[in-house]
Amino acid sequence: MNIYDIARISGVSIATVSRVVNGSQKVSEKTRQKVMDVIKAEGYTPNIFARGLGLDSMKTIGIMCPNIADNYMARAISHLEQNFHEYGYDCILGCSGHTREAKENYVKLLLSKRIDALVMVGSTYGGNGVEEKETAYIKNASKQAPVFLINSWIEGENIYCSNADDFSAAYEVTSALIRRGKKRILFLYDSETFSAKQKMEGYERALSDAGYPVLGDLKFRTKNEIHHARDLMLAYKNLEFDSVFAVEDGLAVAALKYAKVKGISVPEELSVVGYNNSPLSVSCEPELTSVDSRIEQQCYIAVENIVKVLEGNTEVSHRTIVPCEIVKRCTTDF
Amino acid sequence: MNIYDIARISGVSIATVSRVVNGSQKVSEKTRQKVMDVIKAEGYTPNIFARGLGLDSMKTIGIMCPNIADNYMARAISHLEQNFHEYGYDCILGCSGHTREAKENYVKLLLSKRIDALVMVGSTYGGNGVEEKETAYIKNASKQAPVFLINSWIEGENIYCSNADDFSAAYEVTSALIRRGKKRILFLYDSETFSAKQKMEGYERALSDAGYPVLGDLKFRTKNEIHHARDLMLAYKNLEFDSVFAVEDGLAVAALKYAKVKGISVPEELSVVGYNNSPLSVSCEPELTSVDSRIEQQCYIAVENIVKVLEGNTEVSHRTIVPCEIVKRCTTDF
DNA sequence: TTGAAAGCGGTACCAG
DNA sequence: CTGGTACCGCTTTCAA
Repeated sequence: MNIYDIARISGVSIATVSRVVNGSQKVSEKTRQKVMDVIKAEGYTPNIFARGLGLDSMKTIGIMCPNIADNYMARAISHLEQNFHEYGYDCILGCSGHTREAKENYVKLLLSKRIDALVMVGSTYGGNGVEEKETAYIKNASKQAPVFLINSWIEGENIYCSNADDFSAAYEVTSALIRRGKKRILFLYDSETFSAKQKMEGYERALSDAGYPVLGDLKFRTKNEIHHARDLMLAYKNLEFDSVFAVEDGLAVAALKYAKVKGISVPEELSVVGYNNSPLSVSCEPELTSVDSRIEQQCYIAVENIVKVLEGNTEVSHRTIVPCEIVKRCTTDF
Repeated sequence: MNIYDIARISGVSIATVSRVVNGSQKVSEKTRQKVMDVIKAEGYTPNIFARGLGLDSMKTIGIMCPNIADNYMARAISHLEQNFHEYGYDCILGCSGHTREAKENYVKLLLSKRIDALVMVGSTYGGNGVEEKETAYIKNASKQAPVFLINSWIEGENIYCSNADDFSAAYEVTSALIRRGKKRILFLYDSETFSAKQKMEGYERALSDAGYPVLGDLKFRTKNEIHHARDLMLAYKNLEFDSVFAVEDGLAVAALKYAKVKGISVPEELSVVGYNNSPLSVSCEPELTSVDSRIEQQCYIAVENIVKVLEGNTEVSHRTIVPCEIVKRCTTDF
């Protein structure tokens, strides 16, 4: 059942059917009704490929993230999908992992699908301090379709970003711990992504501003896997700290598990702060104080902006910084 | 840059370019090389819409789930995407929620995108005991594209399913608790989906087989949200139980939180078993014994089977039942 | 307000 | 092995 069939049955031309389908004003009410009835009766749906061929668009957004099994990414994609759906866009998904090559291939693939725009979720896609050539493929992609980065940051004509203010959040958390008399704040991290770096800088700045030294042995890097991280911490005999600031909730929970093994009481002897306000933070015991990076709001901004750009609006801000919120629970005494 | 340009530049016909692009054997090595060079030099990519128009396929799989922010779904989608990607298929995602209307609309939408197949993840899409008319839209969809249900079950010519053996898992867990002397096993659930029903039936059967009564006041339904569930349990003054079997890890964690408030020790006074083996189960304290429904394997089966069907293979099993695994941790003494 | 016809960029059949 | 050409189904311009 195609447009020709509908035209034949309703006794009009395919041009008219096309106009009816696309809600053109230049059709008499009578004709419209007649055609509509036939369309309903026959259950006709326009062929999306043919339409795509003509319009060079299928109203589809490409979404990339390193790993959708991660709660943070999953929440982001959930919001993106929902918001785009309301604007009539569909989402095609790509989980790229963290290697440059895979990321590059995925971008190429999505682009070859003639997506209307590309959204990349996660701080693995670039930011301050990342080498130019590492992100060249993204700049390249932006020549073919607008690119929106969530929690990454690259400057470019057709590139838009929304970033959590991780620096400030880390600064605040660290300062709060200092105000509570903490002397040795362990910085737990699992990668050197843009956002991890921002957090580390906030942490360092807060220490400096308080006149504290930035100690290398207080920066602890490990995989974001609870048992693995806990065991690695336990293996380091000389690890001494009175508080923990982790760049991921999973790492913070690992610190909690570490405390449990060591018989250290939280928050009395040890304060712990996590990041992302994930379900983990209310599952653990005691429940975790965690920074919420407002992923929902970031996704909202992303969709609004992308849609504006696709509508030809040129007054879209290339970077939006969203403040974080510190959700206080039981692992801190502030 | 289209196929005509490439043909002109390489001095051949578009038919030959098409053959080269599609790896046809009937091209001389010399011609192939010549054309390939031009393609490389010009950075030509075939227009996917035009190709789709001709072949009526874009090698795209539609994936639906109620909510991708849920860890179980996210893991499923992650595996599906990865496996399909290896076969050269892309995934377009739809988060449908749980209402019939939304689910139906999403199916319609995905179908209108001419997806090659539809994969539906979750037990919300139908199974034993669900009314025919509730799943009619899925049977209908299967006329247009093969449908694969993960953890739902509907019989139909073009419908394929993989199901966790939730009944047996629930039976085993309940029996194990009984063997440990538990007399009042609380069944915590949050919905009446197919899988929840299977679990409940396994629970009931184990009780009956052990000569225990199936008590209505030992079935507790609440939203799958840790604090909400905990508070609801606390609000019921006469709730008495010595063990908990929850259909979701979140609910099991809620039970742990309940025990914490009540000062009940786990597992000494109370045994708790969750479901899905999610990150929650290792985040909580003590760590949760949980049923792993092998989502990874189910997704693997789904992809293998779908690909077979799409290749015209007709000997594909319409239903595969995957055994679960009980992952023993600290909230039980078995 | 309507229709005829020219694309859009491929695929695949049929000749040669 | 290669080229010519008829589709695929829709959008849009141009005339009427």
